[in-house]
Amino acid sequence: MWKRMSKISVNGKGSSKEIIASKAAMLFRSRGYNSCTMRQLAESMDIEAPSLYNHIGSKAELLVNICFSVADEFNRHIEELELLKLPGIEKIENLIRFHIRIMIRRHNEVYVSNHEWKQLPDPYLAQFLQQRRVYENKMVQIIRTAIRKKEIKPIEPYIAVLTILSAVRGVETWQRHKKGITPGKLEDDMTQHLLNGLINSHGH
Amino acid sequence: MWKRMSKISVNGKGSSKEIIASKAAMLFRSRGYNSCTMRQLAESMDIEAPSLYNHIGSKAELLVNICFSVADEFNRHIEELELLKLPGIEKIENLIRFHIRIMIRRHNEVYVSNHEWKQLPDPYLAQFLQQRRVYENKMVQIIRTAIRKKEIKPIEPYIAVLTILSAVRGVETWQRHKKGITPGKLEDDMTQHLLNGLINSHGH
DNA sequence: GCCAAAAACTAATAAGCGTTAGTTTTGTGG
DNA sequence: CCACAAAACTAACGCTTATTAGTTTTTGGC
Repeated sequence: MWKRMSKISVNGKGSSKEIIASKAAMLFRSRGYNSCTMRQLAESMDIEAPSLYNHIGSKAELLVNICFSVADEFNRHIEELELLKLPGIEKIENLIRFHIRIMIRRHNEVYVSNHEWKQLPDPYLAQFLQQRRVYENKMVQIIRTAIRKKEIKPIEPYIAVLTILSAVRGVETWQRHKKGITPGKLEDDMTQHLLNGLINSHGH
Repeated sequence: MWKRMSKISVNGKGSSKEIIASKAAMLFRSRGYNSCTMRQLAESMDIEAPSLYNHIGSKAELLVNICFSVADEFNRHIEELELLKLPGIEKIENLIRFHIRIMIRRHNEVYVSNHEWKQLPDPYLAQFLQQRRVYENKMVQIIRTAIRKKEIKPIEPYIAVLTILSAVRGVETWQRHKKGITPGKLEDDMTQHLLNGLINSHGH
């Protein structure tokens, strides 16, 4: 009969802070940020709630870290992509596949970032929305250029961006049901669907 | 200086219950179900929180009504559509346009239904998910039939359904930004994007 | 094996939540 | 104009929440 728990960092891999962040992402995703309590989070790693505060500053800080960690990876990727000399269509395909892959690779964090950003505390919410707007504008520019070069059909670029960014969130639903569909098949079919909808099949 | 508020139903249109339901949908959408308190909901119609309980049973009941009201309209529509003798492509286009239109017409309720269904109380959550599964299966059947008749490209039908159902939720973002894009333009461009991605352009 | 530091614990607090009880005011039909 | 139902009010309850304070245990380097 133990009366006291041993340190959490010796169990799993990574620092205590990383373990807590990872568990938090999982719980925030499955129950929602507001419905998940610090007691539940603590229980998931077999400690008491106040012990969490030896490692983290607050519950809100966990959400901030998740949202901006995801946003940073998105920004880093599109900034690298902008520098490449690639046909517009390939840039768009690259973006679609990147979004699908990151939704699989960082399932919990991307889900939380997509669903719980409204709960970000005060200065962070505005900053998050600002970053989002910048990202969308970069995508709009890529689409606009591809239209000018007649690589894809004329379409309102912002609508194409909305459609793509929303569509890839279908991966969230796939994560829960799968139905025998592999990640590769999902990525290929969804990419084809979204890309073919843009391509100018009548030639130049 | 008034000490007592007059009845709410004499101000706006509709019964008190309808006014509360409408305000609740708006608040649940903009702040999230859990972050919106009964005191805020009451304040939005200039009464005190306990007065709400003369008209409604509970906060959860408001959410249940919103979610199932939306789900019912979806089910009614697809059941009518199934009875029609139409080419598969036209059924799919009908579905896409219906989804976009209802997201505009019943903005708050559809948003809440999409984002807050996890907060449904116990027997309703399972029922909601069950209805969702049935609806998705009906869409899968429509896509599958269209593939068999070579109206659209061979694609994993479930992935096409995921892509479409997620993509139309981009309308949520459009609601917040618009950027000078009319509802009609939004509907047409998004529908074309999603439909062209499926169409078998090489003929039968 | 000791000793600081890290990290667990227990106890408690203040705030906020949905909701109930009991009372008073308001509005309406006879 | 009065009585009765509808609907507002005030007060409060019981519960949960994130977080703090203070204490004890564990751990790792010497």
